[in-house]
Amino acid sequence: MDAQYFKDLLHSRKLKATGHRINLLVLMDQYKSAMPYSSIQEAMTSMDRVTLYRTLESLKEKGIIHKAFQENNESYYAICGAECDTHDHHHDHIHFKCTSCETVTCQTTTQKVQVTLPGNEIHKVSIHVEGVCQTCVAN
Amino acid sequence: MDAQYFKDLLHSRKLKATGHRINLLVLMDQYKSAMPYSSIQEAMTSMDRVTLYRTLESLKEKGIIHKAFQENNESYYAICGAECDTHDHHHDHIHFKCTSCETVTCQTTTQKVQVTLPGNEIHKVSIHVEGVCQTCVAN
DNA sequence: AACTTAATGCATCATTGTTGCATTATCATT
DNA sequence: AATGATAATGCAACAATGATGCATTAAGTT
Ligand SMILES: [Mn+2]
Ligand SMILES: [Mn+2]
Ligand SMILES: [Zn+2]
Ligand SMILES: [Zn+2]
Repeated sequence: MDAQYFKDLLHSRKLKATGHRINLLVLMDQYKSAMPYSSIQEAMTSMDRVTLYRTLESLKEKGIIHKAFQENNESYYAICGAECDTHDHHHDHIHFKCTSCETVTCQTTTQKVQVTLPGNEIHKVSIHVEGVCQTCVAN
Repeated sequence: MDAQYFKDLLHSRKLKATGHRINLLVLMDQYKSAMPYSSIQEAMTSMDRVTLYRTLESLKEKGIIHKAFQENNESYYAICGAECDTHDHHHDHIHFKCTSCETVTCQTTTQKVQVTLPGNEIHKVSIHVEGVCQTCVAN
């Protein structure tokens, strides 16, 4: 996924393909795991803090990125999969945080987690898992 | 659960039973559902903001209350069940947020939600559900 | 009643979220 | 390629919450 890919993606979502947006998306893509807000900010010092805020908002709005909330209220951002678009975010995946390396990853599971709460209408289920990741377990 | 109950509870956890702490716990107890931080602050204007912050921290530390994080980074606080103590928080319950009345409730489910992530060590699973609560569905 | 120590209040700073407004850059149209 | 419409940006400004240091006060013990 290079700059041109994101440029086209932005256009397809009716967003202008500005340098900032492309830089941000390339950065997030290279980061591999979900990127903590603080790291994004450190890496994007060229753009104003408010612009970064609004950029993240609009990319989220258009289904290009999504936010993974963590305990202690830290926000992580990750690029959405192909199933997300302007109208719908589809995130039935799990967010896993390694307490050793602090990495947050999006985990697509084969098994479907079933939650029922009798009497209540369920619209959205988000699952946060904490533990030690494969890499850290090995060390 | 009256003031005396909380006074004893605080003592049993090696915390001084101050007026602020007892007031806070009685308040949270009467609130029934998990209480949003903003509401707690509004109700506890008699105590300094920093003291409230430190009070919530120490009550959490000692297993008397717990924090329910929500998307958009709002924090809700609820009194722990009998299973929590100074050394362990046991929260394998679900936090359900009604998008209609904004209420967050702790839901103890009979069914055990099973999550497996091959290769990773799982220490903690927290499940956040959004939807419409029983009361709001009826209206 | 006196003492010890935790708890509190106040000052202060940091981070993140959020809005308004003037300026600039992107993109479509000529 | 120049022009114009409009989205995107930068800057100022304010709010909410988290967090620490230090002097004062209150709780619990003797
Ligand atoms: Mn994700
Ligand atoms: Mn709970
Ligand atoms: Zn790890
Ligand atoms: Zn409701």
